Amino acid sequence: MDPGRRRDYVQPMHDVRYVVDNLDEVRARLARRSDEAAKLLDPVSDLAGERRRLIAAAQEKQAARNTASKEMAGLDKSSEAFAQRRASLKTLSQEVKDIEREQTEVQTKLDSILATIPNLPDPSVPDGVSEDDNAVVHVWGEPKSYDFEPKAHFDIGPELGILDFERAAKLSGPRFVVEVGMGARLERALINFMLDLHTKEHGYTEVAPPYLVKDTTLYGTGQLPKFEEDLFKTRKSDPERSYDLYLSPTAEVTLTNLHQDEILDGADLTRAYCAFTPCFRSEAGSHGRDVRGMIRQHQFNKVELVRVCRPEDSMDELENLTRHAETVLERLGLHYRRVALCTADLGFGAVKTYDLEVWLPSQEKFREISSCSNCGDFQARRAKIRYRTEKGKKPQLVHTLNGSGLAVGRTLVAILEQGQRADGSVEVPEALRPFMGVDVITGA
RNA sequence: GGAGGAGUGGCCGAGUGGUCGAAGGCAGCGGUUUUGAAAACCGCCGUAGGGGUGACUCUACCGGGGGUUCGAAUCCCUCCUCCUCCGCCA
Repeated sequence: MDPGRRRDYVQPMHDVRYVVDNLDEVRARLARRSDEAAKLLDPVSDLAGERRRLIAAAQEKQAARNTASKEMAGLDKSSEAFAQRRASLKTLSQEVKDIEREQTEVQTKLDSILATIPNLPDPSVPDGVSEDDNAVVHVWGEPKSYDFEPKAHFDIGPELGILDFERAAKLSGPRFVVEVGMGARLERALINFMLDLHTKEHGYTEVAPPYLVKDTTLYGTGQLPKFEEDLFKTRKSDPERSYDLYLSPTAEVTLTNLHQDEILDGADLTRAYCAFTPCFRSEAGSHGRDVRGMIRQHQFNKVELVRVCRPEDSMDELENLTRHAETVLERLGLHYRRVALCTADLGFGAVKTYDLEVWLPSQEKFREISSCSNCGDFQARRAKIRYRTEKGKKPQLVHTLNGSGLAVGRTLVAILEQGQRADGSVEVPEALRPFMGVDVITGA
């Protein structure tokens, strides 16, 4: 944790007062995720009461101390009265400190509990116990029919000489890929195509953020403290440095935290940012899943979309953002569907999430290529991102949204698989041809 | 890597132990004046957390954390960030 920036080591993800005042409602909403999530609430009410009691007690003592201290300022320092006063105040001062210490302890305990409680699902999120309960919202396009057995990208790519998994393993181990020739160009074409679309047509501001981030930044968006095992942590080159740097797992982290600790002008909302970055994930818990090919890599490129808006706009903004991501797939002519994640599959910080899933003919399955979430005020509370409509009015927490627009590697996979032809070549989607310079990929 | 300097409210900036939540200025808001505008003058103008139905009131916060003290923006420790000079480097 970075002690230079944050006041508290663990930021609560929920508004204590709201949780305590609406305990039953909050519990019911959490129970839609799981019983375990709802159980986390049990100690909250008592701790909140204790906290309140201690605050009142501390303030009373503090007020008394302050009054007495002010009187001392007017006394003759060498006088007998001064010495007596000082002695009696010493006791009072100690009492204040004791209560303050107790208060800090309770506050810390309360905050760390609140930090582990996931966000409350929106009423429109379907109930469910597993990803099988996700609801298909719509399907775009149709699966192409092939007069041959469609191959997987991890066969198509190496046969064309544009993807090289063996040499990647030599260099970096499993879950990496080397793209060669037209493969590398396809990657770059996709990045440019996506960035152009979002900046020129969808109004996003392009950002090129750092790829290494401090732990505090990861707290802001909720990757820490719960998901440390998913991250690559760097070693300190400078032993003097007190904080750790992590490889960013997604540009959501940097884009959302851009306005950490700021009060934005309400007139500037909604803010829309997009960024192309590599993303790094340890995939610690996914042994044996998607081991072949580039579906699940330690390093992959992604164009990320982030929107920062007023609370009343966030549900509309989720539709906007999701449409922006879908537009990429549609321009590329890729068959996909949109699903609304059910309560069981919803991410930790999300109020509501749509996944976009692209069709992979080799697997005859839809695979996730984008995840678009409304995080409500969850991240804003941690990262202290607020806005003000009018001068003098109280600042309010913004709502934050993020989504992939899209995961570049998986898009490349989809193009190879959906565009493959009997002779092993791959048709380049029309929208991409200006960026590629060719209509068909026939080799590296 | 070596040597120094600095961080105060939206911005600038004063303040080295008590009456300082903090002078002064700029920006902003309201008002007086004016045919209108400008100028001038007057007032307002940080965030968070308690208590109260409420008018209101209390507490905390001068980069973060900790310490010294009856009392800290001010003294000490530590971390963060920024700047200057030298060296190295894409």
